[in-house]
Amino acid sequence: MKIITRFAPSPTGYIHIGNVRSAIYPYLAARQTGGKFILRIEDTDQARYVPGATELIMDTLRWLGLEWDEGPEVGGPAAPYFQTERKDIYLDWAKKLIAEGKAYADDTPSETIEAYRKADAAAKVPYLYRNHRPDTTKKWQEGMPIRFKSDPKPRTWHDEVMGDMHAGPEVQDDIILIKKDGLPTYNFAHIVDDYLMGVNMVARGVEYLSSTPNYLALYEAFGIDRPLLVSLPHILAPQGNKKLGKRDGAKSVTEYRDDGVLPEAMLNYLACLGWNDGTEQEIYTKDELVKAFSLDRIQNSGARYDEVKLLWLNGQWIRKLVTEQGIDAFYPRTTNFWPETAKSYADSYKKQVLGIIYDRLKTLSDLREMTGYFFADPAFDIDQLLTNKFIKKTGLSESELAALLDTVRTRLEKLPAWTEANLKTILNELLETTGRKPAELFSLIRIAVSFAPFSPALDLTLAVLGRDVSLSRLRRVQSALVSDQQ
RNA sequence: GGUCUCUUAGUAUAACGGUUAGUACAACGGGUUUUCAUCCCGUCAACGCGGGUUCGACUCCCGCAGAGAUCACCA
Repeated sequence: MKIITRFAPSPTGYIHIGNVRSAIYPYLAARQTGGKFILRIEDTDQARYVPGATELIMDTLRWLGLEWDEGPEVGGPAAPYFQTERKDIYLDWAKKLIAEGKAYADDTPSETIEAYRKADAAAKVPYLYRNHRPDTTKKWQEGMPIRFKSDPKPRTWHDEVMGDMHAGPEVQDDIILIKKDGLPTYNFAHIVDDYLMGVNMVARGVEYLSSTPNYLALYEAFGIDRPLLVSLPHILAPQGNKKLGKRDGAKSVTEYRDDGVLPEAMLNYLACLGWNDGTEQEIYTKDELVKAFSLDRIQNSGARYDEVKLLWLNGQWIRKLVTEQGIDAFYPRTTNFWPETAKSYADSYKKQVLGIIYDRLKTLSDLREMTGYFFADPAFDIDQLLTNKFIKKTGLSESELAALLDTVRTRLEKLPAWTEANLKTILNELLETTGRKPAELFSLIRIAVSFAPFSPALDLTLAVLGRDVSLSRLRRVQSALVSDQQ
C-alpha cells in the first residue's frame, strides 16, 4: 500500500527533539512505499500562533532532509495547506452534519458549562457534555459553536504501534467541531483535511490515543474509511519521567545544526530512538532507514533522550563522511565553525588542518576550541609546560629544557624539506640522540608549538604549521625558559 | 477519581516458550612504542513484584506495584 501521510504541526514555536519524530516516521513510511508526505499547518489556535514559526518548521524539515510532496511553498492538489485558509470547508462539513442531525449549534455560555462540570464533580459522576445536551436545537449563526452529537457505543480499532484497542461509551462525548470564532478544532479539522488530502496513515503522539474513539465516531458519521492509526510514544527528558518538552530545556532541532551536529547524525539518532529493525546496525543513512523502517517495530513505551549518544553518533558520522567522500567534499560543511582567527587563511590550509583533526571531532563546533593555534600564536603559558606530567617526569631544570629545545630546533632547521615524512624521521632520530622517552620529548615540543591540552600527531602538526611558524614558536619558548631562569 | 497505555543493565534496545539473556552508548581497565581522540581488546551491569499455565516462562494468563497519557471553544 502506498502510504499517504502528513506532518501537521501547529505554528506555535520551534520543533524540538521531542516532537520531530512524528515527522520522521511518517516520512520514512511514505518514502518506503512510494507514497506521499504532506506538510499541513494547523494554525487554528489564534491565541498560540507565533509569527515565523512556520518558517522555522520548514527550515527544520529541510535541514533533516524530510522534503514534503505537498504543502506550503510546493502547493498541491488539495491546497491550501494552512487550516485558517480552509475555514469555509470545515464549516460546510459541519453544516452537513447538522443537516443530518449528527451535530448541533450550541451557544450555551461558558459559565453554564463550568457549572455543569462542577455539579458533576460534586455528584462524583464523570463530566460528559452530552448529559447536558440542550433539548431545543437552534439554527446556527455566526459566533455559535457547533458540537458533534455523539453516538456513544463500544468501539474497537487497531493501532499500528499499540496493537488492538477498545473503548467504551464513557469516553465519547459531544466534542466541539467549530469554535465560537468560526475556526474548527483540531479534533474536527484533521478529520476533514486528512480525508480531502487522501491521507491513509495518521501518526501522532500517544496523547491522542484517548481521543481516538471520538475520531472514530466522526469517521463513522461522515461514512469515510479510517486511516491507519499510529500512536508514537513520547521522548522522555534526560531526568525524571516527563516527556521531553521546551520546559525541560528541549533545544530546537536547528539549534543542534548551529552547534555542529550533522543532519545525517540527527536523523539517524532520532529514528533509532524508539525504533530498531531487529539487527545490530547502529549507523543508518536516510536511504537505509527508508528501506529498513517498519511501523510495527516502533517501541511502545517512551524512550529517554540521551545527548551523549547523539554526540557519539555525530562523531561517527563525521568520520564516515570524511572517509567516504574525502576532505574536499566534507570541507564546505565546516564553513561556519572555524575560529575567528582562521578568517584570513586559505581554504587549502584549513583543509590541511581539518585533515589531521577531524577524527577528534564530536561536533563541528569543536573546531573552534581545537584549532586555535593553527591560526594564531597561542597564549604563552610557561606553567602549562612546566606542570605537564610528562615534562615533570624528565626532572629537567628550565635551562636543561631550554637546551633540549635548542637541540631539537637546531636539528629541525637543517631539514632539507619540511615534509611529514622528513619530520617523522627526524623526530624519531631525536628520540635516540637525546635519549628521552617519546612522551617526554614530544610533549615538550607539542606544548611549545601549541600550548593546547592535546593536538594531532606531532609530525602532522608540525608539517601543517610549517617551518617558519614551528621554528619561531620553539625559539620563543626556548628563550623564555632561559630568561625565566635568570 | 474515571478511562487507557507502558515496565529487560545508568541509557537505548535484541531475544519462534528451551540462549552462559545478545548489541550499542556511558563507566572502568588494557593495547595501538607523544598527548587528547579515533581504532582494537576486555571488565562491570538487566528480565518491577506475586501467583498461575507448562516438562520448561523475559516470552502466555491473572493480580499487585510503579510510571505515563487523557478527561478544553489546545493541538
